[in-house]
Amino acid sequence: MKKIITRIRESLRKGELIVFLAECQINYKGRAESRLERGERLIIIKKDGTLLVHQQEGSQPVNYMKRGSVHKFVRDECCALIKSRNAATGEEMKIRLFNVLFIESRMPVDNSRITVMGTERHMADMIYNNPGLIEEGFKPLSREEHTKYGFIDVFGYDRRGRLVVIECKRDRADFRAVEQLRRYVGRIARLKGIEKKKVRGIIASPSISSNAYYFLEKEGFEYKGISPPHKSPSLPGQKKITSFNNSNAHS
Amino acid sequence: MKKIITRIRESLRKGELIVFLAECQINYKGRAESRLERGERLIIIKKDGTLLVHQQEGSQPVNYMKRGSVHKFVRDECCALIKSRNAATGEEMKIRLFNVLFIESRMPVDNSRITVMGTERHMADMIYNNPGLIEEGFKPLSREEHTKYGFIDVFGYDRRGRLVVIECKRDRADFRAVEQLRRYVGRIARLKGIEKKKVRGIIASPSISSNAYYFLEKEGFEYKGISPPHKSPSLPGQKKITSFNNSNAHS
DNA sequence: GGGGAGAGATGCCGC
DNA sequence: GCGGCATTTCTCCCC
Repeated sequence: MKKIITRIRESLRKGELIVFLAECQINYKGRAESRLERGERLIIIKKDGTLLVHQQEGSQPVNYMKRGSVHKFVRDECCALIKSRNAATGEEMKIRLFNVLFIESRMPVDNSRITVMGTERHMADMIYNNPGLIEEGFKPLSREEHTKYGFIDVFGYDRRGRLVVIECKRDRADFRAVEQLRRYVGRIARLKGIEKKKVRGIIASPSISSNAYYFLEKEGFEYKGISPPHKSPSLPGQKKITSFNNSNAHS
Repeated sequence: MKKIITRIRESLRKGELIVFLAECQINYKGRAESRLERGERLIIIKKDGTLLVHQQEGSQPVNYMKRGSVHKFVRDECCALIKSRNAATGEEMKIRLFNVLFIESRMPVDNSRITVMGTERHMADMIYNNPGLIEEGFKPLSREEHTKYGFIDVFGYDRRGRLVVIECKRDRADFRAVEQLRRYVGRIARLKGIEKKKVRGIIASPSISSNAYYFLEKEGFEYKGISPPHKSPSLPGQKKITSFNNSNAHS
């Protein structure tokens, strides 16, 4: 165990990626409080101070400390202790180590950053570049003007000169998307000094929940079935937007 | 490399936890699409089919496949390939392996589940058990009746017999919390056949954003500063609820 | 499977 | 730091 502590200390100093499987017991205190009894888990410490504890199942770590945390190794009467602290958030974690089943530490060489396609931003860009996707004669305003009004995805004028606010969702739109759209339409109407009713609101997404569609119609908004680029428009689980099988959920 | 593939296949068959550091190139296609160029990353495969790819920084995996995914090893002309598929979601991932720097596989023994204290649910329980935290004479309805009305955190009558709907937030409440409360109050008023104005709405949280407080007052709701159990009420970053330094954000 | 909502959500950007 | 918002959010629960 003493050898392992020395190794971890050395690796931390060098800023290496540390991975080990350990029988441990974990206490956390910060935004909430948690306790995890004795068991074997995978622990990862990254050079930026991130610490992750993974159990045998699930994509989420059971415990973690965010980037910027500092980890110290202390010797206890019974076992080794990892004390982690994040000064910025005031969070603390204590890992009591009973046994280490394996440990590896390395300095990975990796200069690449991931490229993701098909985000909501790409969808908005796509509509700006192909306004006809919304309807004939739709004229989006430039991005610069757009930013002035805040977080609105797409913003422009229709063929009859009416203001159009579009909220994009890369996935099935729910009622919160409609609420978001309602806020934006209200804000724009107020800024421009025109009636809310005269501003068109459009949800653009590959699909929409029945409840969201109910709200949308009630608000006088419109729906346009559009998928983000690089994503096929019809997905498993897509439902006809007009099927109301859960009318209880309304409002 | 052949030895490593054999080992991984064997470990997968046994349902072990597999951890390896590999120089790899990753493509993902599913809910979105992504590409990650060559570099060394930590890869974790769990017995439930979860696959995580971690770079040197950050708490989030750069790529991942959710539980229920199936992983197959194929030999390519240039290198080994991990093909992962999730039938339920239609997602696919391809990891091209150029080099494996280390690999470990084990079957961890772990029968413990984490206990978290200080959640929103605990906060609601605390209020049910100590109604005086809200105000003198507040009488919460029993949990059984509560569930009947849906997702409302706490629900009851005040000393004057008026209906009270309480939305708890374990953290600083934002304007969405107020919108949530507004929906609940509306639903309850409709179900009970009384005016919305006659139902009291209360946000209970350790703090509230200025914008949320603005909405709250506009709706005629109330705010009660309450922290979840096991969490100190005054946190770093707490702001006076009445400081409006960002009036632009309103609506 | 859809819908609603919490999470120790994280992460990004803007003010 | 606060605020707003997307995320391949994940996770849980209920219908």
